[in-house]
Amino acid sequence: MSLKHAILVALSEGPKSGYDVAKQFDESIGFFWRARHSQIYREMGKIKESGLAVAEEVPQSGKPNRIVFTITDAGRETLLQWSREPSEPPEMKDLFLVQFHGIEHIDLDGLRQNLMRRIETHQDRHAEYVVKHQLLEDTNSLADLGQQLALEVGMRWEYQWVDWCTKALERLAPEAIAGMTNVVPFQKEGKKNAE
Amino acid sequence: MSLKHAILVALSEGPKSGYDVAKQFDESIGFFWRARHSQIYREMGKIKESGLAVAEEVPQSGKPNRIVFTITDAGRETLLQWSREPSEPPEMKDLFLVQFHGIEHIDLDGLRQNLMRRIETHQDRHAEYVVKHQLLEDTNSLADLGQQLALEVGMRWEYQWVDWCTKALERLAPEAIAGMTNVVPFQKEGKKNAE
DNA sequence: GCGTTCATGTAACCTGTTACATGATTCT
DNA sequence: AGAATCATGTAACAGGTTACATGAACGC
Repeated sequence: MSLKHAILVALSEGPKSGYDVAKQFDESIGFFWRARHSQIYREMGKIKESGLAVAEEVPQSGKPNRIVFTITDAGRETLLQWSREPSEPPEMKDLFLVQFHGIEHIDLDGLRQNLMRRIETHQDRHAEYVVKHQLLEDTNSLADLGQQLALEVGMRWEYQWVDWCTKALERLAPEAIAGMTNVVPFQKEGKKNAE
Repeated sequence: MSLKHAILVALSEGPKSGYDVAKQFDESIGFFWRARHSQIYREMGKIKESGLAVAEEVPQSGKPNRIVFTITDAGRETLLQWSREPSEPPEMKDLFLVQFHGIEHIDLDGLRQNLMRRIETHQDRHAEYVVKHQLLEDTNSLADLGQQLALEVGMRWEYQWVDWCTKALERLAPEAIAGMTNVVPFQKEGKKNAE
């Protein structure tokens, strides 16, 4: 439903093959939307069928031919139309936070280890965003401003994670939770009547 | 692959029917993991088959019978095992940010409207988290601390969105982008050789 | 010799959504 | 009278992942 739009954004920058789009999904666009090449080829077929792009085979020697897609006016119109529609913010989906919900029934040390691992991961990702962001500094084009803004969401997100994980580790330190009432809300209530 | 774990967390608190689990997914756990009842019933069937929970039909009059699932020791073990495995942080997936990447090819006013809409949405969501968070204050159990910590991720996330949207609106104001070089990186290059 | 890059795709599978289906009770 | 709640499920579809398949060129 929406991979279509992500691909159209990629094509709006210039004609690209499925392979090119897949590569871009691994780099710039991939920060905010990802897809495997199998899905991209499948979807680009549909885009062609619905006339949002046209395909042209470019012969190559030694390698398989490239099939280059060029966005059509209908495709550009789709993109404009799409940006006028209300876009629902995605909801968080993270099983790690579900573990916190059931914190009494999981391994606390495992949780702490995962917190530490996440601090590293998010620090790394943050650094990546910072690098990309700096490359766009001191420019004066709308295109770069847009990309910068998008990267800033990523930077904020990663920074918040690092900070939260650090504080969660403190609050879940053995000393910190030593005196807590660990109410077990459900235990096998003295054997069911069966047998 | 993972809905299983979310359901097991729900069941670890006590025996529940599919209906109960679905309700909980609309409330507490639903902040971080969602699923429709159709998917939940399907998955709980599998959980039963693999012996992680046992089912017991509880007759009712006037309503369909409840089928109550109770987690087994194997189920609890699965939960513990799971929490010891490394958990990969989910990646951001938001087409709205893809629009920023292709900001030159979309409708700027549409984008601004969406920014304003998001500010409201995220403010509302933030308020929801705050309420739930306050309900857990001044308690001293590990269970409540876990839930509080999870809610804090939500609060941070929503707060950052509000802040970012506000700043993005300023930086994309008509006055702000008036003098920008809007390089169009791709235009139909003077007609292909075909006619 | 071996892995990577280039370049296309298909098939099977798993996950998740939408819609259909039933039927009594309770609230407005 | 009509909607919501309780309570179960199925079927069809859409979206996404994994694995299979091919084959030349290039760097180590």
